[in-house]
Amino acid sequence: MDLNERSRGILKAIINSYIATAEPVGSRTITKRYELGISPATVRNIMADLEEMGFLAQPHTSAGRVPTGKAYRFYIDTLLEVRALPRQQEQEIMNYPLHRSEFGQLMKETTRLLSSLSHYVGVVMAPKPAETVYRHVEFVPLSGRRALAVFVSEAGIIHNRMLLLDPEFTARDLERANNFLSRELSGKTLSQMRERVTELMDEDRSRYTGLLTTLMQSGGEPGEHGEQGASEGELYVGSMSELFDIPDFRDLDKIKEIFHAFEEKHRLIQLLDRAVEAEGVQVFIGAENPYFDMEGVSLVVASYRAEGNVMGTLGVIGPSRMPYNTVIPIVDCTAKVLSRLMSER
Amino acid sequence: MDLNERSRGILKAIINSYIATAEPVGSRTITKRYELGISPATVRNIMADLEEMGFLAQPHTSAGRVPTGKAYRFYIDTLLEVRALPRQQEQEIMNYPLHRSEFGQLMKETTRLLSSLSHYVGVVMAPKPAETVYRHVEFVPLSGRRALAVFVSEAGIIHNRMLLLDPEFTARDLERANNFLSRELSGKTLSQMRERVTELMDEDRSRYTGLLTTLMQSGGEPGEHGEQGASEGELYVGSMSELFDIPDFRDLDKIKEIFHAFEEKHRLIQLLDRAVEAEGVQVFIGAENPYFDMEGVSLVVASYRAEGNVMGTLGVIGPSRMPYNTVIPIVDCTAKVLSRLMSER
DNA sequence: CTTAGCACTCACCATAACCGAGTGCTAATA
DNA sequence: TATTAGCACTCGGTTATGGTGAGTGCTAAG
Repeated sequence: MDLNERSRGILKAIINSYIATAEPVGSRTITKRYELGISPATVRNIMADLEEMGFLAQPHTSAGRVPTGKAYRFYIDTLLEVRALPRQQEQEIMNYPLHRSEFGQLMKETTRLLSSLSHYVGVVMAPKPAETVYRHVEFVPLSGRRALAVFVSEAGIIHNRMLLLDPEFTARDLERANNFLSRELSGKTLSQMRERVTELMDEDRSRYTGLLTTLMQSGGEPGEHGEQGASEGELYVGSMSELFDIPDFRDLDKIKEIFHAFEEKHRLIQLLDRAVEAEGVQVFIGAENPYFDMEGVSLVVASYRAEGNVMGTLGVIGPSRMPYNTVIPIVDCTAKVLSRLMSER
Repeated sequence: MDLNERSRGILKAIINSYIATAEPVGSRTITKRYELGISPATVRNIMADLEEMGFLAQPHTSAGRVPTGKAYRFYIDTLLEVRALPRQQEQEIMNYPLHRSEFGQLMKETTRLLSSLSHYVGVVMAPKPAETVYRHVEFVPLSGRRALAVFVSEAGIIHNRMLLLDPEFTARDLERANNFLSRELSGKTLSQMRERVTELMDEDRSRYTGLLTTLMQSGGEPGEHGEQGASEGELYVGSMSELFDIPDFRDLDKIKEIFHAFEEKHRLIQLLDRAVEAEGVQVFIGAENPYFDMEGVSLVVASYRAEGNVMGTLGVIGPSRMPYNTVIPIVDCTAKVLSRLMSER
């Protein structure tokens, strides 16, 4: 992007001002609030250029300018100086009571932490069942032909799967098979388990075929079987009511649009998936991505890991007009805290 | 309530009209749309009486009248004729794909069913862990001092509880204890288990004390440990975005208020609890109850059972101005379907 | 290239006028 | 005595009008 020093300074000032006030920015305001040693008229000329280049837009002819998505992108990529998280807020994150004991609960608490810090909507995507390593696999015979498969991951994620057994395969058989299968399947991800299961079936057609086919058929996969399909993780969404206090979303139709988007979780999940491998914090702005294209809505996302392996992603959703220099470190720090928590034994 | 025939007819007409149009009802409208053989002036006199008695209110002097909460209460208790559910809708409920396989999923699907039928917000309260009978209890030793308690109810509700064992109590011990404890504890509700556990501890101080105390301490209870406390069931809420299309809630502040109320789930849970033992469908209107007192918001609630035992409640939340004669049978029928599903083996 | 000056635009706000649905009251009527 | 017709009155909603001010684009001078 060929912007000279001065234009960049002005663009930066405009965005900062707009982020702070939510008001369209005029040329006078710029010269007054930011000491640039330049007259309003000059600023106007440059603003006209910036508008031509697609960085600014006018709500109407006689209003000030407003940054476009393109401007935010440029701002984040080259203009933004991310401040370190103030000591006090860092403490707040560290001391937030995140309990490991129950996994779903941990996810919920994390969304709440994100929401309360950023005042936007916190989201956390749980690890995908298909890609988490399960340390323990256990089969519990129930009454009749029913049995329960229990999967427990290193990090304490528990998944259950109800199985309907072959009539010829009794509860007693299951109990015997249990040890063997636990040994064979534990320490593997779901995909790896599938592979191993087909191997086993090839090796020994007779013994466990009955059980194993059931296991494969019934999805064989733990996790919520929602419309999103079992291969995706579950999405936890924080306090949506934060949205009501954001001036950008004062409009009922806008809020409605956002809520609808939240109810179609799979699109949001796809977007969060794209941040899964990236290092550090990523920002998605408004309409620039096909998965969650809503004018004026941005996502700040980071992945969390357990012992180096990516588990899932978390972040906040808010207006594009967002104080990125504070929100980014918040998301970053929260991801680190969650990572540490997941890595602890 | 001493209302003569004619006054009741007029009140009924007013409420019906208001439910249908969401507009304040004037005296002329009544005489035109409902053949009561009476002049507007007479209607006005009666309306004045009804207002004095607290059944009607005027938004402002020169507007028509609007029913109060008291009017809706009277309407539901004595005026309403609930129609049978039309064949077609009944089929829709019956054929809705409710899967028993995964319990949480079943709850979610049920909220969705309620929402899509009523166009209001469907809610389903899951059985309280403390009061469900668990058919199977199983302890799964994990690595280190950790172990998992798995509870499975008759209806297929699965709950997990992570335990931290006494160091002196090994995984091997647990395996041995497993059979014994499963036998002792299965077929009981949580409360009953607690009793039995204390009994066991009295009988035999040495053997399982280590495990049992951990079990009791860690809450010993399955279920989500949210702010609502473990003794309450979990609440599933359907598609909230239905709220945006309800004219009564066109106002941003009103919607905000409702969303806040939803985020404080425990109050809603307390209210739903009150309907747990009642037979049939119950209606809670606006501010008439202390747990969820929101002007203009009503709940239609019924309980669902498995083999005669109450499991939980479900219903819809919408404006007090609600076509009760269609919503009530919808809730009723859904509760019956869910009950049947839970009773099937 | 920058800047002062100036005419122009347009959302926003307040005021005023009008309309109409609806009311309460009174007096006539059955 | 209960009902009804008639009428003046109320008041929210809509539309028209004009003023205000922040902001712009353009032009010409520095």
